[in-house]
Amino acid sequence: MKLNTIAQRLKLSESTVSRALNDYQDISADTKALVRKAANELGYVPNPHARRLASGKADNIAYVMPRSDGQVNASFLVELMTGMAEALNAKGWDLSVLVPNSAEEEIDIFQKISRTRHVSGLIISRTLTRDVRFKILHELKIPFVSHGRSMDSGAAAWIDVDNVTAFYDMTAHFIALGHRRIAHIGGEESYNFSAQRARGWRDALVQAGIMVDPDFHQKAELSYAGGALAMQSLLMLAEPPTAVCCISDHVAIGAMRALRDCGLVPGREVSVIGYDGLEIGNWLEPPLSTMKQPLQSAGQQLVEIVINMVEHGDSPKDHQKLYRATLVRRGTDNPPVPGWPKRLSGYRQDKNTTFVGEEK
Amino acid sequence: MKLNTIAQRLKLSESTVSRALNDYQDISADTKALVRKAANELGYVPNPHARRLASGKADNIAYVMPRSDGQVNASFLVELMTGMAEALNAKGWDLSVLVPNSAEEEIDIFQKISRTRHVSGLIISRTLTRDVRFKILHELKIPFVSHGRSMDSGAAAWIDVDNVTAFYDMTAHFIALGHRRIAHIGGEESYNFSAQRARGWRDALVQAGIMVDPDFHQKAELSYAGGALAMQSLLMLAEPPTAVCCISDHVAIGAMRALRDCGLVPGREVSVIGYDGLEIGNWLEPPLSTMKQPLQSAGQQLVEIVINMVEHGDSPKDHQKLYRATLVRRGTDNPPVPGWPKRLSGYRQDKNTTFVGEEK
DNA sequence: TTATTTACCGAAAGCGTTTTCGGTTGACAC
DNA sequence: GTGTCAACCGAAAACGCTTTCGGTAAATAA
Repeated sequence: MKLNTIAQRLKLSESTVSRALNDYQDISADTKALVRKAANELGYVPNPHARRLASGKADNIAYVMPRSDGQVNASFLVELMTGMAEALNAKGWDLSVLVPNSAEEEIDIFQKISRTRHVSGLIISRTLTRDVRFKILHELKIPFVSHGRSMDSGAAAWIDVDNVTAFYDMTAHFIALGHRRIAHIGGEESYNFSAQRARGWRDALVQAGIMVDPDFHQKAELSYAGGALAMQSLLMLAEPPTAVCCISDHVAIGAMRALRDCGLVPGREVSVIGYDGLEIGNWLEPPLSTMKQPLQSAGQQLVEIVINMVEHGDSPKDHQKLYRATLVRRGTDNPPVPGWPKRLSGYRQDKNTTFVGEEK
Repeated sequence: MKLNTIAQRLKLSESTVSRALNDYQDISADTKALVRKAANELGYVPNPHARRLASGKADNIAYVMPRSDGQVNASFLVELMTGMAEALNAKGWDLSVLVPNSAEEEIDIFQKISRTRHVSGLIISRTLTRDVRFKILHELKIPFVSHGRSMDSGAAAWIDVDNVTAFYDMTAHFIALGHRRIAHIGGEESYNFSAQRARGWRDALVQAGIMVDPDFHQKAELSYAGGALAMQSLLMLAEPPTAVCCISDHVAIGAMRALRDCGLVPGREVSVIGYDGLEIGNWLEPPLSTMKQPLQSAGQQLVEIVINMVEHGDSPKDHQKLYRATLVRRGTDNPPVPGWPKRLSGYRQDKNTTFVGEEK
């Protein structure tokens, strides 16, 4: 059970046993085999705390999980964490999750980590456009990788999706279909991905010589309700858009509902494209077109990057990877139809729906 | 930085400082105040590994996360984990997540834990109807709580929802609405919740003196596609049902799609109720009726239970809590309509949909 | 005064590993 | 015979904390 037991049984010293198990060079092959066999038979498992205390290595990484405020894409999160846990497991490392209550608490946690080094590496996500965490983690010399860039990510390690290009492509696709009145339902631009997606949309319009109507840039909460509200606003305009680029599938689904409540059909009078490639989109009526990210194993990649930095001292800036999202046409992206936009006769609220905080 | 530093600075011994920080009774209030002040100023944080090694306590709990095989309700999982992390954080404990690749590997992990005790407590979920984990964890004397019961849960600690009653109520509701031909789309009954939900449905029918048609009991994969396939089968029957109790909202959403593809309207010819209370149900056309669990903070509760068992040696069987799900009527549960069931003119596949593995 | 308690603190022995530093052996060359 | 060099292994010192066991000094009791 302890290293001791196995040493006595074999009439070897603890240090020899330890080095045999850790595959040191100065232990003969015979001895190693002997020790390993005994260890297996006795079902020996080293005590992680003792090991970590002695070696100074923590052999675990922590993931700073974004608060579940409804703004997150839960299924993606779960897949991400599964990937991380698996990849770590293969190395015998642990995954622990942190859910800070505030930005300050998050910094506190970082400082604790830098003091005690009880965490070898960190994975952060939900990056802000300006994000002090990059500077702080760099100063504290904590190896970390970010899921998502920032204006401050500099030479840090990250993987990300090219949000600008994704929304540029999405918007260009609408333009190619013949649309000219193309709106964007975005989010809080302190989040970097929000800002980038808005930029992609804007760039594509400018590139095509289309005026960017400020009313066409809605900012919404990243939820069903947020999307619905934003779409309502768009429909109240004197000249509503014929196509809408939504920052997420959730928002797009809310937008679809708002369209239906006005007696319109998503993908007919108003085309809609979402982002995330959620499976649920396939099961809507009509199925929601979307942009899909190719990150089939982001979690695994993140883990591998941070492990490499911890173990081999890899330079963070050698681990920056940008992926491209691709359009998945399902049913809500079509050419504009004649006779629209026409002035709506006011907002028709079919089933006196309440959009916010239902059943909370 | 180390306990040493602080001791020297105050001209105290390490042991005094340690006991002062841990609020021992044999340290004067003055000394405690002094030590705490110094610790704060120096930004002292004890090294968790050393502490754990010395005290023999791990001060962390592990959550055995179900594999993300699409069968899980991701948003619920995320909420659960957030709750756990928060509650643990308040106690200064860590949360680590395990994602075993197989049942065997899971047992292996348990045995490792029981050897090294590097985890103080465990939270398991996804319980099977017959689940050896209860026996094993009991034998290994690892404190644990289960999210969900089992036939083997015996005197273990658990919190769960009364699945039988939930589906009894759901079915009784359909009966009260006037339905007589009530089907059930369930899942793999090796999972306890599957078996229980099927039982609730069956019990209600028997209670009402309604024959249980074996064809009305469909077993499906717990996914959109699974629900769609099962509903197709039901619609092919000589006399299709007028109401369907679905084991989950995902399955119900797939079922709704299958109805639409046959030119039927969910909640008109065939009523549908799901289970989980997913937010997305509100945004469907028509909004999906469902059963909602009141577990607003299951994660927190699970953590508190296991902490109590670890710290105060609480008896597991004093921590068994059953919750009741409530019906949320939205739009898909209505009285049966006349003229249905009629024999369908064959399955009409409107948009040559492929249900399985789309875009995989 | 002496004995007995009480309040407070220090010394030191762990906790179970890792890792450095030497030391012993045997082989081989000279 | 002496010296050199590998190849192996053991002794012992960390790692940073907790906790037991006494021990001192002051306070109380007799």
